[in-house]
Amino acid sequence: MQEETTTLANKVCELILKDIVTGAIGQGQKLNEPELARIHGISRGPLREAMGRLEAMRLITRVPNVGARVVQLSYDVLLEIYQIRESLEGLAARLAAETMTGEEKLSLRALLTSHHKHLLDTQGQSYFQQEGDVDFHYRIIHGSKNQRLIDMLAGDLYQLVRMYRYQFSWSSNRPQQALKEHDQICSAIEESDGELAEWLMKRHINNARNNILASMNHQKHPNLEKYHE
Amino acid sequence: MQEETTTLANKVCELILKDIVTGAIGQGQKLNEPELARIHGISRGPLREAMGRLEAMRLITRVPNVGARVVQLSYDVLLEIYQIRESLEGLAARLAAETMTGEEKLSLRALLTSHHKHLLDTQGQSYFQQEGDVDFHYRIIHGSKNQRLIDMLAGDLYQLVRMYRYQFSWSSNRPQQALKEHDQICSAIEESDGELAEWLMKRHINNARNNILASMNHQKHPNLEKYHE
DNA sequence: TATCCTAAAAGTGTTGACAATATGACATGC
DNA sequence: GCATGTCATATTGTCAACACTTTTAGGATA
Repeated sequence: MQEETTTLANKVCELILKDIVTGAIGQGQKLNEPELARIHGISRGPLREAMGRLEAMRLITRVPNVGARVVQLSYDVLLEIYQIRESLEGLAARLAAETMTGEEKLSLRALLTSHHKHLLDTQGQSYFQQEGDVDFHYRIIHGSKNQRLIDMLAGDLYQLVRMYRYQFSWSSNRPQQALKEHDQICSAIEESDGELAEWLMKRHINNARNNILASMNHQKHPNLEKYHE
Repeated sequence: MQEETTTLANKVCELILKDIVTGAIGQGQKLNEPELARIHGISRGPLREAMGRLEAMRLITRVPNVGARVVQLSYDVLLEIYQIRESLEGLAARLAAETMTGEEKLSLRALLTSHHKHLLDTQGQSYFQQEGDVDFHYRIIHGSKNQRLIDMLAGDLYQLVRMYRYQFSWSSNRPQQALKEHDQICSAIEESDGELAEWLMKRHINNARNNILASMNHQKHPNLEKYHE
């Protein structure tokens, strides 16, 4: 059994990451180094390293000699991210269709089946659906076998996507439609039809993007009250 | 005049970045913290921050309690990167065609004109051509106005691309063809034809990728002698 | 000679203190 | 009243020393 050798900076980074994603540390909030260090019971050295990684993920922004703040979420940035997701996950879907093993494909199908069951049970609901969606996309991303692509999507970009999910609390208001689209993508992958998988994935994400655009007009700036601490 | 307020970690990060990209610090080489700190006349604190950023760019890899090494370049990873570039720069070209200002378009055309002149003067040569190519793609990337996309491409991915250019010392052996493709892309952008610009850019990068594939068969593992220090 | 063990050396992770910079309150002049 | 300058405070940037882990070198044993 390989005991995960890790470092203080690593552990604290994950803790703060979770707090930022879930909103325990709100958007735009200042990160005070001595305070954060005291809270987590470490010194400022490792804490600053952790903050460096959060900055690299673009969850916080730092200004020299001034300090770090959690990013401000906005519809504009969210749309930017979905443009990128459309391109990159389209690519991932194509590669996945071309390189996924039979075992991986079976596992992906099993995941969809369980989603389908849960959707029937719960009348299409929220938290599971959200994380389930993340799971599905994760599988395909990793199925691409392109390590750089995996790092970009699953490592960095998805933390932001999850942050939006939590804090804009938009539960894909079309779960059955999304599941159907997942099903189509899965089928294309099963048939090793890379071109189709890519096209379906891009349309799937573009649909989600249009969904965001539509909700922008109804409900402007959902979390505006959380501007500053 | 705005004096750029910066930090030691920033400056040293750029210095080491240059050394890694150009090969002054070779592939796979170990980065010794006390030694590097002494060389740059700083303490290990800021140095470790700088190394954290290089790790985020994936120019070095770190193992807890063991240390950091410069990444090993390989054709496989290079091909992975070109797959990603094809997707993302295709997107960038489309967005650039849709959003670039008239001024930006004129400037882009001027850049190409100067490239054309230099190509005639020098019979299609190397260093300028390489950095010129980088310039052209930079312009389009920034023209996309998608900040996240800009950061991903220009901030991180291109450092690796430059590193490969230096160390595999492959000077696009088809400069006139590349320039022609640049010209086509530029025209599409000038006409605000996003769809065409995207398609041309993807084909352009795919051509470069095929070029790499071809040279793989002739010249295997160009810098293999630089394995370890 | 090869293998294992042990101890010294080197290197990384972490800490607390110091230096440099920014923030905010207050006073002063217009 | 408003802008500007000054000072105290808080916060960030940097450093040097300490603690722990890994690596290396040497010798003992088979």
